[in-house]
Amino acid sequence: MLVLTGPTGSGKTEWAIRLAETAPVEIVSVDSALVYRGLDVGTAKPSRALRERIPHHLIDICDPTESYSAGRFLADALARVREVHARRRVPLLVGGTMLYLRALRHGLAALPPAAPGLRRELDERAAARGWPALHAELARLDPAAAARIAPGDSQRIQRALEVCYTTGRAISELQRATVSPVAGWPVRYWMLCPPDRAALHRHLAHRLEAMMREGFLDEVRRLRARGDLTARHPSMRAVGYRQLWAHLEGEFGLEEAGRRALAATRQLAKRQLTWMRTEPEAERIDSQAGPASWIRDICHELAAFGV
RNA sequence: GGCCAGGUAGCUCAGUUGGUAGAGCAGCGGACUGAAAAUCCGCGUGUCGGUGGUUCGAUUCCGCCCCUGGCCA
Repeated sequence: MLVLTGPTGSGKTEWAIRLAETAPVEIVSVDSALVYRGLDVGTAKPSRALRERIPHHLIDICDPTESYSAGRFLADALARVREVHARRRVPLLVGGTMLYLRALRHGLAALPPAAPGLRRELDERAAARGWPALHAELARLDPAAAARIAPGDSQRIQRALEVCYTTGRAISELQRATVSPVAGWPVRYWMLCPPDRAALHRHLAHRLEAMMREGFLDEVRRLRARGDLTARHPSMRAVGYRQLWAHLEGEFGLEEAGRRALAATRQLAKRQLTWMRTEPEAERIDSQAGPASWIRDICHELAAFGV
């Protein structure tokens, strides 16, 4: 298994395609936004034409009204990886959704999936009494989890309580039994690192401008016109979509939406970089170097992966 | 040219009855187990336009100058 990650805008897709053109690899996307059909321009999704030439897995696999998850990703990714192996090819996992990558490499605990009705109920209680009150309740049911979760961290409080209610057990206890699904596999793990934060920021600004020229706003308009999507759907909380949606709701002008979308993109890249620093075993590559020598090295080593 | 209102953090602004200043956003660092492009936690980064004066002490009061916006010419 080959893994290539990096912050948004670091060139992962381009590098992966270059490798797929010369080596018997198949690309498996590790990206929580590319899974949604109809989110194309704003996610910098590889074009349909390109994907016909070079197959990508786990792109356009769900409707934007659905709620994809780390759990679904792990199951989907492992299935795709097995299929690629069966074709005597090497899976190349490419993407920047770091939680998904961690789930794949280190596993997820056997926890129940989301319970939408229960989440709605918890949302209502939080609206009435505030998340700190629910955090206090969590402290009684699962002190270890409460100690690790901030009183304002709505999502984690909700998830921890959800697991308590549906299983009768503490999430902190269940999480201790986490095993890697790829233990013992040969894995090469690369990170594309932009050498200069300011240059990355400039690149992200240019990329957003290009997206706007390519019809990003019309794309969001179309999604909104469907009538079955709301600002609360995970797909519409993606960077850029959220800000353009709010603009279309009249919350602020287009220029302000662009500023906010760009800031959200920079913040995403920053969080990805923070996550990357916690993975010392990955091999870091200068993203400005160009993929030629990287590709040459991999081609020499593919025998180790059974090809 | 005259009058008025401003000039304080990267941006928008608050404030100091004279004791060198603080919010939001941006930025930076961190956390992260089925919403993760999500959700949170932490950090103020400053010739208070310039210059002279009054004062023990001026970002604050006074004079002059510079800049911006508005009104009048």
